Amino acid sequence: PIGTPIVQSSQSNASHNRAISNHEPSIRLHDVPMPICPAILNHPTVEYLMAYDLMDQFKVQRGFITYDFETLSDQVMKNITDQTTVLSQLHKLSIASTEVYPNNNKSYELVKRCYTLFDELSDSYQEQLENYQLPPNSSFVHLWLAQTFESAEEIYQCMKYYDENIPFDRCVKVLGWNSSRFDIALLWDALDCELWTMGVPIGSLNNTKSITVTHKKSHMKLQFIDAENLFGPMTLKACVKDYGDKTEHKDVFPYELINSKNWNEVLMKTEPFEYEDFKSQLKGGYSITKDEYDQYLIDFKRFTNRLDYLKYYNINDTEIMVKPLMNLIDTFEQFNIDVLHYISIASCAYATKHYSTYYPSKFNLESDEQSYYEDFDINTDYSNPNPNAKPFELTVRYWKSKCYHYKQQDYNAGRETEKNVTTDDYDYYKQLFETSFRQIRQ
DNA sequence: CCCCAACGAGTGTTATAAAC
DNA sequence: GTTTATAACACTCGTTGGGG
Repeated sequence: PIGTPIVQSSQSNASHNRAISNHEPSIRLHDVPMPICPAILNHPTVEYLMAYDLMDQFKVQRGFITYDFETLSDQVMKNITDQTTVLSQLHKLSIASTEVYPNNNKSYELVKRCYTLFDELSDSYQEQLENYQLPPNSSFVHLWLAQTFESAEEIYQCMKYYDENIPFDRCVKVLGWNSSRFDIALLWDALDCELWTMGVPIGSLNNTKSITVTHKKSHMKLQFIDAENLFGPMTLKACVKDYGDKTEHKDVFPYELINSKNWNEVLMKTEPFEYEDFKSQLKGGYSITKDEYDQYLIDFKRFTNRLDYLKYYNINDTEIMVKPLMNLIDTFEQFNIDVLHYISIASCAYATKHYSTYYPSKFNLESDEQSYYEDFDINTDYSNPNPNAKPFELTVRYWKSKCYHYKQQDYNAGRETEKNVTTDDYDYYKQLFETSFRQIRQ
């Protein structure tokens, strides 16, 4: 068929529209199937480069920021009976990030930062806030965000194209591990303030994977996404082991020892944590292994106190994410897939599927290329109209049946049917189809 | 331990063809 | 004119697993 008309709602306001709207309604029918190419049309840079036949200039995003929170937990309620559960309340203790600045070759430079509750106690704290033009009651998370916006600007400058005409979004990705579940909640209250504003979370309610924060002055955007969605469900430890460098490892930290009463005292101590401190109720009351503790004692010798170790631990958690992400970006780059443009490995796979039809030769590296379809050529005419296609005709029978069913559906759903289209509207719709046809055929 | 998003089985809705 | 069958989704809700 030439095209199938779709009347989305049975509560059509056809007669209503005719009376007051200046807009002339029409039905659009296509006699050539519309191509589906989301991998191109959803990526402005790729769309531009492809339209001008410049795909050889394409480069994927290699600059990004990783971040992580550490918290202190207050036990609000203890185990009183076997029916009563322990509830703990988590507060922000520190936030760390690793900024990745890409070079023109495949190398990159890292800048690591860590802000903690201790910063808010320091004498120069108000001065620091003023440097970023933050209001006096801002938290250390605001301070981190302000600095991150400045860093993002530099990362953007490292990544954008030399040719200013090539569109490139002023947006830098900020990745956390399983952040869509937990870290975002801690970040939430800092995402909207005088200096920047939070956008609507992307997707529907059961698909909130990304939040964009825009700086009001510089219009720089930070897009917070969850790195776990790019690797599939696994622990950070497993991800680093499978995708990263063998030499990197996740360290240990006694979360449950620190609470809002004792943090200042406990973290200022200069001796290492005791073995018993690592016992965790969450992990079934078990502590870390003896080997892990020995490794911790060796690591600790490099630090003057426990706070310094906390900063190191927090930063390390973000730094170990960089290598796996780089490896993933490299893997997809050979197929022209820009991993950081997407928010999940599923959407990368979807884009890969479409690219494999545009550029089959890229996906059959080891095979005899001649036996495959040719790559997409922007100058070729791919339209393929079918002269034998049967045109759609709006018959009285078809229209009657449709009206009847709309009524049935509304009745079953307990809806009002007064404004529904009726059999009497046949002539109007018949006319609408005729005029629409003429427009298309010219 | 609790929280929350993803997942997946089950169920509901809509459009249409064809039989009655 | 009415009923039945079917495909393609959309929605619901309990389970699962990682976060601290």
